[in-house]
Amino acid sequence: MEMKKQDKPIRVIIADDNKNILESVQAVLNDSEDIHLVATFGSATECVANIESLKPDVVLMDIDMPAMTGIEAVKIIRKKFPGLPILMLTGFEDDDKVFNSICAGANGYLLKTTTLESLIFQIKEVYAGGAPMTPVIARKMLNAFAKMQTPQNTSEEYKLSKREKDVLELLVKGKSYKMISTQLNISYETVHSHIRRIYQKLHVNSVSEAVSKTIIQKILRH
Amino acid sequence: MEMKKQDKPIRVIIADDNKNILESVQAVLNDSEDIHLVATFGSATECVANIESLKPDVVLMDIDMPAMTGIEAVKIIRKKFPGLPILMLTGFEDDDKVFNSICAGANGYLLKTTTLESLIFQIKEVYAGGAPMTPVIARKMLNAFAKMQTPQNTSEEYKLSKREKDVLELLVKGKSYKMISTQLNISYETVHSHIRRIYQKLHVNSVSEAVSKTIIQKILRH
DNA sequence: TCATCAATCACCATTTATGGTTAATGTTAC
DNA sequence: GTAACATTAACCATAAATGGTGATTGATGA
Repeated sequence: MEMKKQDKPIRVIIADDNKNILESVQAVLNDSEDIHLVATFGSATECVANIESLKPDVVLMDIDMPAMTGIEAVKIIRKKFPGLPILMLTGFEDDDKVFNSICAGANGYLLKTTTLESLIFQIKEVYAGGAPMTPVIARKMLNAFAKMQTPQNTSEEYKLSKREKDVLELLVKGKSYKMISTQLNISYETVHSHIRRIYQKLHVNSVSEAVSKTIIQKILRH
Repeated sequence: MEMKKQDKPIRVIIADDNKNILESVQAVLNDSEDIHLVATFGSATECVANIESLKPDVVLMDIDMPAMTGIEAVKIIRKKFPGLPILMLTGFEDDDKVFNSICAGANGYLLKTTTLESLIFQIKEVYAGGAPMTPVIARKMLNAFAKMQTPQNTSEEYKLSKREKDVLELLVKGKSYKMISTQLNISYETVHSHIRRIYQKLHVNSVSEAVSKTIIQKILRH
């Protein structure tokens, strides 16, 4: 792929609580003609506070920071500047944080183990409207994406019996074993048995898992 | 990134109704030591019919083919071989087809304008568990993903503290007290304390009630 | 008719959750 | 600087849930 030279350097800011990271990034970006590191911040709070006056073209944001996390910062920035590209940085691949970042409005996701040379490339990529991410993270996203798009596993698909559906419905309403047994006029142990089988069929092992799985399925089915 | 040499060549098959594509890919892959092009097919039907006996490591699948489309083929292959990496190929970036491929279970998505040299790299990437895709396609996925998920913001009206929201979020995911304490790096008793206050604020007295109340709220305000 | 499954119930041991109380620390707001 | 609150943590007792095993009854279907 060819990368055309920038007319004006891309204005970049970075927030990271690790001083070493800030320094290395600074060193690398200073060598680049196309990219200008406008400012570095040791916290998300400072970064958010100064972003308006700095008017950067791209934001690099560490995902894990004390006080305000990078994810919260992204939410705030995204609200004020809907089009501003934000690249998340992290030291490891945490599924939840990746997804939360994405949902907060991040535009790309890089591991800190990424070579600093390729960082320049990635910044240009996200500035040009792309979404750079490591293939491993991309794969995780694909899986999650495919899972949520295909509402294959509704409570119908789990082949719960009628009685099991009755019990599950009451569980979702927050009832306890005892309340369910009273309401359905069966013994506590029968409720226990039903729930055991429900757990097997849903591949869960607690009420809360069963409840959230069930409700989420209903939502996804629309 | 370093790419270690394969012990045995990666067995690849390709389905594309364009003879020129087949020939160019064949030419390129024949030069590679690490990759062995086991077979080429002019239609998805043929490909699907022969996949079982060929036992490929990676499948390259054109997205647009007469009779059976690549997307349908992916669905069939994915059902039989859940772990088999499939790379989609197309001449243009069609949003719908990208998403449909992903939902069908494709593991990556490449434009045919991609240089043939990088194709080798991408095949190795998808074989290694990655999900190669162009940044532009990745961005489209991110946007769609963010739009449909949008978690968080569950409990504004109940005025939960930040930490309480953290705990509640994990409860909703079906985590136990113990798992939450591990994940948040706080003691079991602290989790206990947080949950006590959450219950007070939500006017509930069990995980399942809290979970369903939380999820229902999320649905209603959106 | 035999096998399968839904629905019912029971006993056991162990883990987990709930509710009450107390308290130290640190931050924020007035 | 004091009041209010967030966050952390502990102790205790009880209630509830979980997992394993086993068993009876009735319906359904190959």
